[in-house]
Amino acid sequence: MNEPTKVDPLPEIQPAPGGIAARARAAAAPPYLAGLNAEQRAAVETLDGPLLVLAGAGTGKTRVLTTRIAHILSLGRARPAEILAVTFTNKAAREMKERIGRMLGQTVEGMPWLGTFHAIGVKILRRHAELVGLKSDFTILDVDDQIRLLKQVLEAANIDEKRWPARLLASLIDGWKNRGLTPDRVPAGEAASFADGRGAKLNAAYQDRLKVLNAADFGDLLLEGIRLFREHAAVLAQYQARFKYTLVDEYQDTNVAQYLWLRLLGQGSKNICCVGDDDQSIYGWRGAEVDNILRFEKDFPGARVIRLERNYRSTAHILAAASHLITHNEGRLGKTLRTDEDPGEKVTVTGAWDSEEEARSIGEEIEALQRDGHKLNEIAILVRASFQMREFEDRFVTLGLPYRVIGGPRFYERAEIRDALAYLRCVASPADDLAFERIVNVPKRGLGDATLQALHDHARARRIPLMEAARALVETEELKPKPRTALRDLLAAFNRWHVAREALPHPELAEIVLDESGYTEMWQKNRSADAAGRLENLKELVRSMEEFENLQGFLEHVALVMDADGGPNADAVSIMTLHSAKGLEFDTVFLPGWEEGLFPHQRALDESGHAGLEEERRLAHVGITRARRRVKIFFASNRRIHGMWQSSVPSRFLDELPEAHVEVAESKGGFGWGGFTSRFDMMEPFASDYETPGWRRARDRMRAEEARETTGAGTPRGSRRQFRREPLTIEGELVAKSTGAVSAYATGERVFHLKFGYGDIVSVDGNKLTVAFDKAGEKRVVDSYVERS
DNA sequence: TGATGCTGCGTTTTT
DNA sequence: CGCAGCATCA
Repeated sequence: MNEPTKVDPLPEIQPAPGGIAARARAAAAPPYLAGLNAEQRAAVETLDGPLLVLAGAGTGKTRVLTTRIAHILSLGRARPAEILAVTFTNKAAREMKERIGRMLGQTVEGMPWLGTFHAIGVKILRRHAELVGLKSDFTILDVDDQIRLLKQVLEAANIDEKRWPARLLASLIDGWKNRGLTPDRVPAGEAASFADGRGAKLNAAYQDRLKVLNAADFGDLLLEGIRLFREHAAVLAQYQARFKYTLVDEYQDTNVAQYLWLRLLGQGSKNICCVGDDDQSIYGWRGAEVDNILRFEKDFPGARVIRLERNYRSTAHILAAASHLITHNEGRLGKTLRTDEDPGEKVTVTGAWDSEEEARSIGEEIEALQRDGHKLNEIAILVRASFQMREFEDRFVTLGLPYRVIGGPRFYERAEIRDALAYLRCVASPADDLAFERIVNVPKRGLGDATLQALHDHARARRIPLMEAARALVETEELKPKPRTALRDLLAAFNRWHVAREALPHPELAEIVLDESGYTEMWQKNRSADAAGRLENLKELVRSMEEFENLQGFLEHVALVMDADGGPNADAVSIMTLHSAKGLEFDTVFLPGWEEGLFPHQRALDESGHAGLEEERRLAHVGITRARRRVKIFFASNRRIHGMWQSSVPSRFLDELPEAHVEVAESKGGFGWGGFTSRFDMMEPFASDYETPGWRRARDRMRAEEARETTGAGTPRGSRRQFRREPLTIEGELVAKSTGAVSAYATGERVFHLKFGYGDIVSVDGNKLTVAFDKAGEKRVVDSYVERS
């Protein structure tokens, strides 16, 4: 450890006579314990020592967490400010606050340490910023800023940004930070992989730049905290003494940095309670370590493990399907979900000819549900990849079926919001170079590259912020008259706003800044379709500022939260990815796209092998367990990927469902199973042990058709084997990339295609054919999908 | 500075 | 195919 650091004491905890602690203690027989089952109750009441709560889907995880906090408070074991409770998302933190408040009959203002890892990380870091080379008002960079900064670093190092993109470096650095690695600890080999061995230097340079800018990226909020604790024992001791209890939500999603951070803090009281579900770990690709949860008992000696397996959400059939599927995973702690619910409806599996029919089919089922009085709000379509959403949107628009897409481009990611925030950041802290750079020429003021370059040179030479450099520069002859005037005007404006900050309420200030800067006008003049929406967003932003005490508080919130407020409450079907569905529940859940290559996703398999497959399977498990009453799985035999039709094989996950709880349904959308007829053999590698009556019927029918067909047209044997051996998505990709490959087909030839029927080849481009089909019109297809007729 | 065309890429997302 | 990001030209 370093020399002892003088540490300011943490703020005294004010005794609050009417506060929640006192109030909670006053309640004699804790009503909150009533209604918990035995395991839940044990999880709430086991207060001393490390505890891992393995909470399966729908087993009351959040309830346990909040009740536990209420319990600690009501027993007087700790005061609100002595409990550290961390979540991943702001939404989860908000919900927890609300629930505790409801439980104890008041809002929980007294829980300053309930928040996301990052929010709590910033809070700690700001108090001790100078110990890690920052000032307490450091800015938090978003991904955009980070990339821009890295571009500058790359440029300064004379590295060709096309060969070594800033994005790639950013993801490497993020990865290192996720693993708790400060630049000096990054394995040399890994760092060397970037830009011919210069990765480590660039990482260090980036870190230096951050310090000069008085800024921290998201990773730093934790990593610098870890460094702080490691290098300043007194600071760490202070927090260890403060936190009597630590609670962690979604522990399966923690990365190494978060784990280290937690371990440092939790070592004080040892009363650390982590709640999670290894079967719902779906964020491995962004650094989450399932290992953290699998290793818990080793890492925290004397730990107790409590399993919550009693599910209060889904019917027995749904639970059985999900449970059986997940047993195919090897690396798991093992839980068995059970319920007293009715068996309910079986999980259905429906095959569709193509993705259009899949959408049509689902649309019809939804309309049928609607006619039976089901709320659209209780229906969700969960897809693996967002491109799948479009098909549903198109279909629902034609049907006039209300829907909402969850998790589209986020409010804060929109350009106009980022621009507006950049203006406000400049007003609040004139030294925020990245913000200044973003808006210096937005709207256009004639301040182009040349001006910016001059500013940069001046700033770097003198080690001063850009805005200050600008002030100096407008007094010289260095700039051309036009940019000089423009820049002077802008600086004068910032001066005005900076002064006005003292006098005006901050939402009003924001309005003035946006108007006077010409930013609002820029969008008013813009006649593109989305300009109106953008102006609306800006208004929304200003409105949302009212909730905060001052500009500083607002910007702080925004840097961390950047949450759009909930949309309208209209009755609508929800369409979202499986990832964003985690934590939600619906009566009816549609799961389309269960095809090899899409789900499990080819890329997950290619890049992460067996671990990737298991994560995909957990994703399937998450999808099924979102449903209370109905799960409807679909797959399509043909799907358009990158503009070309590819045929596909049903997902192996279908074979991993327990047949007793699954029913194979007929597609209601039109052709139904017809699509499989001529290529049913593609399914064999996966269909071997899938035997339900409906399935068997369908397969027999296909076999019959198959036999009929092969005797007739005589499919070339070789191409058939190809189909079977190589998943077509892969083949499609390979084929698409092999530029030299010349097709065996020629213009004018007559061919047969599974989806489109007969047609004449119009043109040949490598192995891509343009075919004029008799019925379907002109389409582009890969040659391996047609045969000569 | 702004418009236009070309190239490359195409899973999941929070803070 | 459709989009985003970049490069080039007017």
